[in-house]
Amino acid sequence: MQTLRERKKQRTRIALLRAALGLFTTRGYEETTVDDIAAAVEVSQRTFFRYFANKEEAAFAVQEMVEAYYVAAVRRRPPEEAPMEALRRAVLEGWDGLSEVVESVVPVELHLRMYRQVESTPSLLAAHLRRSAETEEKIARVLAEREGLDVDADPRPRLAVAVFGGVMRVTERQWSQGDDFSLAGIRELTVSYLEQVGPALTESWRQG
Amino acid sequence: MQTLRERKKQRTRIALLRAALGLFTTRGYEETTVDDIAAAVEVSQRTFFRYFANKEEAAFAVQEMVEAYYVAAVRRRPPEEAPMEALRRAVLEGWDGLSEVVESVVPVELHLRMYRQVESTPSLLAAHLRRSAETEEKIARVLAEREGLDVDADPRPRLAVAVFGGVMRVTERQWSQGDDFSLAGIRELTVSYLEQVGPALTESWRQG
DNA sequence: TGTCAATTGTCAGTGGCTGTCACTAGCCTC
DNA sequence: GAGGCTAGTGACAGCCACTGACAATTGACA
Repeated sequence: MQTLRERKKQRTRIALLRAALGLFTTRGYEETTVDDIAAAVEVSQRTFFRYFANKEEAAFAVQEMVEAYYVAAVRRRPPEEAPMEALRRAVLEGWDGLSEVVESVVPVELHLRMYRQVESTPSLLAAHLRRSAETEEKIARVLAEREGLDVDADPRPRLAVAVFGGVMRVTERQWSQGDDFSLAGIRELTVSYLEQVGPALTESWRQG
Repeated sequence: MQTLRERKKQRTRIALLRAALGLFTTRGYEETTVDDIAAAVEVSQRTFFRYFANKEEAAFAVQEMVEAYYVAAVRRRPPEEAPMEALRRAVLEGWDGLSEVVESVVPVELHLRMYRQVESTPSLLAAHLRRSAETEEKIARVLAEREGLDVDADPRPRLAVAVFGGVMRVTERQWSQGDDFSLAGIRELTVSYLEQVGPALTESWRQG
């Protein structure tokens, strides 16, 4: 980030991002046109599309950073940890480091509000799920490497990641529909649900 | 299906569906315009949108039937079966009854080809994942009812379904990327992966 | 300071999708 | 079986996401 040009670009990008997330979370995603976002930052619509391939990409730019952080966290986990435990700890690291990662671009609170917007907007939810699937693929590869396996020959890394991802999805969804919108709230829910998966799969649900 | 009007409508709908799936699987989803589909059936574009809310809906109309069949199969499972076992058997019933369900509208082979098209088309994959999430919600409610639980108070039904769904997604994906495109192929893969989840989560992956 | 390259704006066009309105063809009643 | 009713359709206009092309501008750097 040296030259004036580069600084200017960075500023435009962040301004577009902030304007986009701000409008998405207040007015709604579908109700916000790309023209609205561009106008808010006083650039042309064409310029918006030079920074983001599409409207959706702007919505997930921050999430992108968070996911990269999470994948890196998995990669950093000590190799003696069992796969599921590594995923568990990495996710918690993710929640703990979220503020730091996000705050450099937008206020955490805005990002958390965006999270809920995603859950309540069908097209965004669809995009989110596809992106999650991509992230899961990356993580499966990391796990496979840790364990010295070939992802394409052994289904276990992908299976484990998919199962874990399923739990995370339920967590996100329940959090976004509850009334505790804090970072601590979703962290707690993560811990709680991960504890309950095992029993939920093996033990009877009746007469607790 | 009595009056001439109704029969005509049904025929138009199926013609649109067949034309759509045909074009999607040969030319590709993004490469097929709604105008193309309408032209193939010799109706106006506006008419297409009177039968399907959007292009995506045409792509998933058959899948919709299959999923409804699957949900019904879960509902039919005897209540003494453990939740995961009920899901397992219902899915297998689903594969077994697929031909019958699908063939009334389009050839099974076309539907299976569409399945693969979905996996390789980002926008379709996203839509598919969101639709799967909706189906999982329905199934979680069925399971909860079976077990006499409140879905919103007890996370276990949703967790179990999400875990199971995760495995199914890996199955679909691997099947669509392999070279056995038969119905038997995906059925076998389903059985195989479901057998491997348990061990994958609990046992060590190292030194066989 | 002048040249070059990166960045941006403008314009025109495509495709998905919607509202409106007029028209036609099947349906139903008398 | 003639005529009115209405579902289904086509034609048209318009919005929005997105793209390609080209011209104008502005920072970089000799």
